Amino acid sequence: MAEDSHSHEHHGHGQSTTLSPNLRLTKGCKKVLEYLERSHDLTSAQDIHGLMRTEDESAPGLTTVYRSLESLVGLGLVQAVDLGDGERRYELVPPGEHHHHLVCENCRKSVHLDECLIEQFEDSIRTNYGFQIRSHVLEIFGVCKDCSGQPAAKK
Amino acid sequence: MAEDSHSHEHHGHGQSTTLSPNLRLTKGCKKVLEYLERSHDLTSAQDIHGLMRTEDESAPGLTTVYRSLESLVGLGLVQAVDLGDGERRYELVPPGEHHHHLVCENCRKSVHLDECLIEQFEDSIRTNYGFQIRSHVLEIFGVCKDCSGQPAAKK
DNA sequence: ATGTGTGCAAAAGCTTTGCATGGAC
DNA sequence: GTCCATGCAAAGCTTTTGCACACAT
Repeated sequence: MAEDSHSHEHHGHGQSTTLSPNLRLTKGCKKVLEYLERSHDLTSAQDIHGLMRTEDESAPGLTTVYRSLESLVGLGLVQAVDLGDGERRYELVPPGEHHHHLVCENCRKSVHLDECLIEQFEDSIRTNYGFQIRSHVLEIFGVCKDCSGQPAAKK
Repeated sequence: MAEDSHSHEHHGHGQSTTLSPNLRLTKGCKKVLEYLERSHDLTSAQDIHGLMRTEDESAPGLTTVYRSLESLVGLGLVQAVDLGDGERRYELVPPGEHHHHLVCENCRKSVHLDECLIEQFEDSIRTNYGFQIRSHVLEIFGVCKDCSGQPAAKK
């Protein structure tokens, strides 16, 4: 997802590794990053916090998780995804890239698409609508191959 | 958003009062529907309520607006759209159809696309991923022609 | 000492729910 | 009378913010 619009200007030095102008990799960020590296699936901030805490009592608090995710998104290392259920999910992505998901309504697992389906339309949309695309959100819901034929899960 | 958490997959098409269990066109629904017919743009529940109240002191309360929108979405008359800013928007659509938007990040206005860009990929996604699409979310953000001075070819 | 990352609690929004009322039949 | 849509207030949720403190330099 990419609706963004945050333009927070951090500056100065502190207990962190300077990575990019105005965006630092703090201790909390690193912990969250570590977690996401292992998780590699869409996870909400609350879940990240809860799961980190269960395996490490001293893991960052919820506030720090939120703030870390904000930084990581700003750095382009993490992608925020909104599935429309009121809970934002996050996922590690190759720096600056993004991808879209096939979200199974049965098992709730998600697979991501190899390629972005939207980029190819940028030119025609600019031509036909005079609209210059800056970002987009695309999430696809349905039934994955492992679940086809199976009864629907309760919600 | 156009599907999320709800599980009613049935479409009872009737008319006046009784349509389907839990799906009927109440007085509140009709008022909301009337409003949306005139509005014809993405509007949040809170806005619908506020605007209806300013022009009619006896307009339905916020709770009723929410409940009405839920019914209308279930009936396939209204589409819910999540722009990722924590506020769901609603819009009248031809029964059973849906469409996607070009949302201007400058003036916040939105135009909808003539055609769905995703349907054409359904077959290849089923073939390549074994995934059967049931619904999807697509919203595009950028700068509209009025805000960039760029001409648009059509419309 | 200075600057800032962190945690807790409180606040902020949007949305949902509980409960009592009133209207429709 | 029964059924149910409605409204108000309260609750529920995720996310953000205020503020004090701890830590790094």
